[in-house]
Parts: sequence; C-alpha cells; structure tokens
Amino acid sequence: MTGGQTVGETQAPGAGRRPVFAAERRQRIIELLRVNGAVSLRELAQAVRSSEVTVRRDLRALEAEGLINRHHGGATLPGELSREPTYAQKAQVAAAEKAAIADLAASLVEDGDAIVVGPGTTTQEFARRLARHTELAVVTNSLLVAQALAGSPRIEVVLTGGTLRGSIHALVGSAAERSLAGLRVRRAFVSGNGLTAERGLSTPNTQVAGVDRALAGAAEEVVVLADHTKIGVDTMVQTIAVERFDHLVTDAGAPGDVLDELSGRGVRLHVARV
Amino acid sequence: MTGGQTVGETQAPGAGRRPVFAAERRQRIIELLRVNGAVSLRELAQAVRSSEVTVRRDLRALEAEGLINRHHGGATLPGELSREPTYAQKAQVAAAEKAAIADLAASLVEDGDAIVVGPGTTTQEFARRLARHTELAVVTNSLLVAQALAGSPRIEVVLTGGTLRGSIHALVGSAAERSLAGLRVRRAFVSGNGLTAERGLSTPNTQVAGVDRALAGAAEEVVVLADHTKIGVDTMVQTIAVERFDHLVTDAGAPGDVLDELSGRGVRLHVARV
DNA sequence: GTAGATCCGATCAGATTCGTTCTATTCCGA
DNA sequence: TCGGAATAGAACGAATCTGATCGGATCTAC
Repeated sequence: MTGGQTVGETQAPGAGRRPVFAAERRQRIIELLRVNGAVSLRELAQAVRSSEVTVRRDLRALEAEGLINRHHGGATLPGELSREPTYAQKAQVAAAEKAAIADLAASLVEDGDAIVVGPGTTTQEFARRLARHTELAVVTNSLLVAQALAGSPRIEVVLTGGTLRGSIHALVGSAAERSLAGLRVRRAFVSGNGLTAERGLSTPNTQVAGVDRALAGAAEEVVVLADHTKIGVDTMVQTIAVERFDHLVTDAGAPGDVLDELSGRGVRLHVARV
Repeated sequence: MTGGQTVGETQAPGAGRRPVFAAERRQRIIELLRVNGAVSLRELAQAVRSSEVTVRRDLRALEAEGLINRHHGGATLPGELSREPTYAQKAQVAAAEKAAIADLAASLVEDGDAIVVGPGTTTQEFARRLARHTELAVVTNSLLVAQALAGSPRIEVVLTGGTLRGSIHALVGSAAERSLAGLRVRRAFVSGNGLTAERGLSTPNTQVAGVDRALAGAAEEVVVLADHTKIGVDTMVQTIAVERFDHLVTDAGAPGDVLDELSGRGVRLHVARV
C-alpha cells in the first residue's frame, strides 16, 4: 500500500525528496487505522517509512489527543464499530486467504467506478482495499463495509435502507430491496456462505438471500468473492445462479474440479496466492 | 555581493533588475502550496529564488494571516492536514452530562414504542440505554445508533437509506429523506449543534438539516437532547423550530433564562443531574 | 509457573531546522 | 548627494526531530 507519495514532484527538478512532516505522518497513521481497523507497530513503521521508535512517539501523541487506542504491538481506533475484538483476534483469524482475495478483487475496481458491495467478512476486507481509490461510488447494505469507507472523503458511500440484521451487520427486508430497484452500476462484489458449480451462491437466510439477489440485479457484472472453505458447500437458499457469475475471486486452496466446472460455464477465475 | 544569481533576471529583461515584491513572492508560495499540497522550506526557497530565511519570514507572515499552516520543515494549506474528524473528541465533551441526559431520555421510552433516533454523540449514548427495552422499533439514520442496538434481538432497528456522511457516521441526502416520508412513529429523539429559544435547533450542514427535519416530521412528538454546551449556540441552518419541540432533555448547566423561555413556549423540560 | 521472545519506555547522540541578531543593499525623499 | 526606511541575506545558539541502544515490562509457549 502506501499509495505512493502524496505530493508529487511536479516541479523543483533535482530537489531532494521532501521530508515528511510529522503531522503528515500522523494523519497517515490515522488513515491506516481507519482503513484496517487494527495495525501493528511494525506495519505502521513500514508504511510510513520511519523507524518504529518514531511511530511509537506518534502513537503516544495521538493517544494523548484521544484519537487512537494503543495496544501491545500496535494500535486501533477508539470505539469504532465492532472492530472491538481487535488485535489478537484479528491476527488469529488467519485471514490470509481473505486478505489475498480482497487484494485481487480490489484490482478489478477502477477509479471512477460505481459498484455494489454485499455483506461478509471477505467483502469487508475488500472494502478496506478500496480506500486508495478515488471518485468511487459504492452502494452497500453492509454497515461494516460502509464503516470501512467512512473515512475516505473521495468515495461516495450509499447505504440501502432496511432492517438491521444484527448478526451480520447488514440491512435486509423489502426496504433494502426496494432501494436497489432503480439502480444500475458496473459491478457487484458479493459473497455468500456456500458456492457450488450447480447451484451457485447460497446462504442460510431467506431475507439475506433476497437482498443478495437485488444487489446482483443492480449490476452489469457480478464478481463473487469466496475463499476455499466455502467452495463445494451448499446452504439453504440459492441467491445467485452460476449463469449470473462473471468473475470468481478465490484462493489457491479451492478444489480444482469445481473451478474447472465454473470455468467451463464461462466464469472468469482469479486465484489469489496467499 | 550576494552572488550573481540573486533576484536577478528571471523576468523583466532589459528593465534592469526589478526586485520581486514580497507580496508577489508570497502569492507564489501560496500557489505552490495549492498545487503540491505540502512543500518543504527548501523547495519553496528554491522555487521563489530566495534564501530560506526570507521564505521563513514569509511563512510566518502568512501563518499570522491564517493562510497556511507551518510545520517543521515546511508548510501546508490549512485544509490539507486538518485533523477534523474529531468525532472521538466530540464524544469527550461534557461526557458526564451526556450520559445523564441519555439516562433521563431513556426513561421517556416505553416497551413496545416505535421511535426515531437522530445522529449525534448524545443520541448514541441514549441508544445504548435502550438495549434493556423490549419490543422496540427504532428508526435511525445514524450508523452509530444502529450499531449500539445491533446486539439487541428484541429491538427492531431500521436504517434509512442515503449517502454516508463520514464525519458524523450518518445517512443524509434525498434518499434518506424519502425513506422517512411514509413513516409515523410516536417520538423522535434528536440532537443538534446549537439550540436557542428563538431559532430552535440548528446545525452547520444543510444536508444534515434536511434529514433532521424529516426525522422530526415522522414523529408525533419531538424530544430534543442537548447538553448545556449547545444551549445558546446558533449555527447556520435551522432544523426544528421551538414550536415543534415537545420535550427538552438537558443538564443542570443550562442557562436558566433560555430554559424559562422554552418552558413558556410549552416545551416540557427534563433536567438531568450529573 | 517458568523461560524465551517481543515490545515498551527512557536516555543519548546526530542532524536538521528555527528564531534572533546583525549586516548589506536598494529605494525614496529631502 | 545624503540619510532613513524597508528588505534580503548571513551567522550562531536554541529547539526540534529522528534514530539507536539498553534495561525493564509484557506477552506467549511449553
């Protein structure tokens, strides 16, 4: 990441690289926290290209202002959504596959796009990767996706209305579906609980299924994000048929036969290497 | 001799060394900042062909006028590195009062109610107090309010749709207002940035104001939550007139004359003791 | 519960930057 | 022509920032 240097050297030929102001670095740290929820000291130091000592000083200063919470080994934002479980938990989730999938999927998004993003832990990771884009319009029914993008002023985030389903922090119901009715975007990035070559995406909940269908219906192309643990799994309600798939982003652990089958049906595959 | 390369021949050929006026140089500095966002002192000195001392003087003058922000090693435009997203800091202002107000306001809610809750740090606290209620239906445009209630299975949380305003984590815009159009609930619990006896509730943002009005319009009774730091303050856009107030919940630090005036206009007062 | 590894805080040193003071130059009016 | 005022550059001590190191605290694994 690091998104490159903010200040381009459009002029001043031969001038040495401008030193990064402390305030600049601190803002960048906050941005990183806002995007990633919890970041280790080492990662921060690497991202801002400073020593860990310096970052530690910054964190201390930011903590004094009440802008962040420090933890052993890193920092988090204070009292943001359910990123509570923080650090230890996040690290142990072994979200390596999801992170890789999210990275790859983010490369399918271009500046200026209008996209739809569904709920799910993978799509949430994906949303965090979008922070570096500009002029993006993102429609979602997931509070966590919205939250991940709330700090990015260059991204317009639109939430569907609807009834909150607390367990997944997403909006469902007729209001949610209705609010998507008149919408048309380029791509939908959705996930689910199960994915088979025969029945496509599926979820155990009918309300969630209804919104998932509406999300896909609002997009020209459907991009499915699914790690290998979901592939071959079938749950109660089918949400999106394979015929509607345009892209599948998964990881190298996915069973080859299912991928072949999907590929044979015209789905473009993107396999992330962890 | 100050070297041959001084103020010299960058322009005005034949006119014989016109000095670069200070105002001109400063204008140039601002332009450079505007283009590059953040520029080091050295670069500035090089760009305007003056010594660093001179540029330093200019920067000091420009800072005094509020046109730039100085940093160690350079300068930026005021907006560039602003640490505005002070939501965390806002929550710390009068935190004890807000908690007491939230407690008191929660006693105005009965099991089985349908209510509307607006955005704000106070209403967020208020929402947390609602978790103990049952059979409640809560409509809100605040992600933080929704989040506070996400874990309560006996409360139905409905979010309006709309565009996410990241700084306050609330949904605004025409979609938000439209989704409230057909709604009717018993009470609306709203807050704002300022409250006077003459102009009622106000907020600095027009979009927020629009939704606030729609929230109040969906309820039979309006309950205003405002700690003493907001009373007597008037900001740009009026959202809800005093005539629409039914209850005001505030703390003991509120100025008596304003309270009297409001009471005289038929507003029922609830003063929380911290 | 102990041992090992990691992380944190404090102190020190090097480098850069800042503010102040002093000096030189130019412009303008008498 | 002379002198005052304003501006720009130079020099030096003070303050700030950054990175390195080391002892102590904390966390994790066994």
